[in-house]
Amino acid sequence: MSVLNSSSSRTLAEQVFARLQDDIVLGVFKPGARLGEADLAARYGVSRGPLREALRRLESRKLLSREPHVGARVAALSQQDLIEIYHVREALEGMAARLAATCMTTEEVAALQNVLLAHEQQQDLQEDTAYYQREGDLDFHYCIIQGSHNQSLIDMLIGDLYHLVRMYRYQFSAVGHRPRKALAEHRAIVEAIETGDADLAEILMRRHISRARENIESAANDE
Amino acid sequence: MSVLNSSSSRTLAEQVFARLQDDIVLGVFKPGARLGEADLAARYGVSRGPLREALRRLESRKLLSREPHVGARVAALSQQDLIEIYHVREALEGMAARLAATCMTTEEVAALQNVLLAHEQQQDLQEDTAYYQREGDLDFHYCIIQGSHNQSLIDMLIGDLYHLVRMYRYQFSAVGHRPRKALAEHRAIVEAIETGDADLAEILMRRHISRARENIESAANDE
DNA sequence: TGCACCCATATTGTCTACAATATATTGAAC
DNA sequence: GTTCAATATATTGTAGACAATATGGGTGCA
Repeated sequence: MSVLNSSSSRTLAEQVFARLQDDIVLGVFKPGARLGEADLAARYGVSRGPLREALRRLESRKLLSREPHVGARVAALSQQDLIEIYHVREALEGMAARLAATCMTTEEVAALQNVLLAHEQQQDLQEDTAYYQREGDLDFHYCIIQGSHNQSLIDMLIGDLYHLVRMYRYQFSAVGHRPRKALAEHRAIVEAIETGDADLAEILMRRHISRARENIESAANDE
Repeated sequence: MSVLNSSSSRTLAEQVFARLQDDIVLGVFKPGARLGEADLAARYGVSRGPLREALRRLESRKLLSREPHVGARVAALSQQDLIEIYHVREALEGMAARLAATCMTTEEVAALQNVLLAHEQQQDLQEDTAYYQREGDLDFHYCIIQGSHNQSLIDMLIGDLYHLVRMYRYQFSAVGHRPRKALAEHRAIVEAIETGDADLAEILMRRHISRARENIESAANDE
C-alpha cells in the first residue's frame, strides 16, 4: 500500500478521518450521497465530536462538501472539475519535476527507477492491469513529488489533489487509455531527472499530464 | 477591502474562523505563540466546539499548527518556507495567467486595467506606499487568478496561499523592494493577457514571481 | 550537584444534552 | 386538484461536563 493509513492513530478524530476518507475514495459512499452525522458516528463507533472534525478535514480536501444546517455530501466530480484539477496538476507537478531534477538524491533516483522498472514488467505481464495502472502510476508521480523536497508542494499534491484523483479513478473506473505511451513518457521524464535537466523535466511532465487531460476532454466530448 | 469578511456569518464557527484568521494574519498573535483553546473561546465569546472547528480550518490553511494533546501555535514561517511557497506560486499563478489570457471576459480585463491604473497613480503619489504595495499588489494577482475561471486554482491560491503571503508581509513588514520594476512587469503581463497570448502571459508571470523569490533569497543570504 | 522518576496540574480529546435551523408532511383554501 | 402555509420532525450547531494525556515541578537517589 502506497498510502499510509495507521489504523491506531493517536486520536479518534484521526482514525475516523482515515477510515471515512477510504470509504469515500473507494466508493463505499457514492458521489452526491448524503452523510448524516448521526449515522456516521454510529458506523464508526464514535461521538459526533470527532466525527465533525473528520468531516471538516475531508471538506478542506474537497472530498465532500458541507452546507450550514444542511449537512455533508460526498463530492460529485464532473468531467469539468477533473479537467480543472488536471490544469493544476500540470502546473504543480511540472514544478515538482523541475525541482526533482535539481534536488533528488541518488537514493531517490534509484527508487524512482525501481518503480518504473516494476511498472514496465507489469506492463509485459498484462495481468491485474487495473490495479497497477491505478496505484502504479500514482506511485511514479508520488516519487517525483517527494523528490522536489518542497513541503508546500508535497502537501498540496499528496495531501489534497492525490486523493481527489484516486477517488475519480475508482468512481469512473478509469485506468488511463494509453498505458504504453504513458510508460514511454515516464521513462523520458526519469531520464531528464537523472540527467539533472530541470527545464526538460518540467516540459516533459507538463506534456505528460496535459495529454492525460486531453484524453479526458475528448472522452467528455464523446458523450 | 479586497478580502471579504462578513462579520455576521451564519454559524459561530465561521465568525470565529474569520476573526481569528484576521488576528493571526495581522499579527495580533505573534508567530509561534501558543493558542490555548480556553483563552480563545473566552476571547471570542464562544464555546470550545466552534472554536476547535475554526482551529481545524486554520490548520488546513497552514496559518497555525496543531499537535495532539499539546495544542495549537501560530505558524512561524521561515525564509525557507516562504521560498517554497513562492515556487508553488510561480507554478500556479503562471498557469492562472495562461488561462486568464484565454478565458478572461472583456469586463474582467477592464477591471484588471483599472487596478493597474490605480496602482500606477498611487506609485506617482508615493504616499501610503506600504498599504498599497501590500494590498494593491495582491489585488492585481487576485484579478488574474479569478480570471482563470478555474475554481480549483482559485481555491488553492486565494483560499490558502493568499493568506499565508499576507501574514508574511505583515510579520516581516516586507513590501517588495522593487516597486517600480514590479509595476512594469505587471503592465507587460496585462498586455499579454489582453492580447490573448497565453504562452507569453505565463512566462511573464512566472518570471515576475521568480524575481520576487530571488529577492527573498538574496535577503536571506545577507543575514 | 546532577539526573531520573513520580506526582500534581493544566490542557486537550471526547461524550452527552440542549438549542437553532432546515426539511418534510399535513392540512386548508382557492 | 393544486398550491400555499403552518406545523412536526429530523438534523445540525452549540454548550458544558467528564476522561485522557502531556507538561512542569518537586523529591529522592547517585
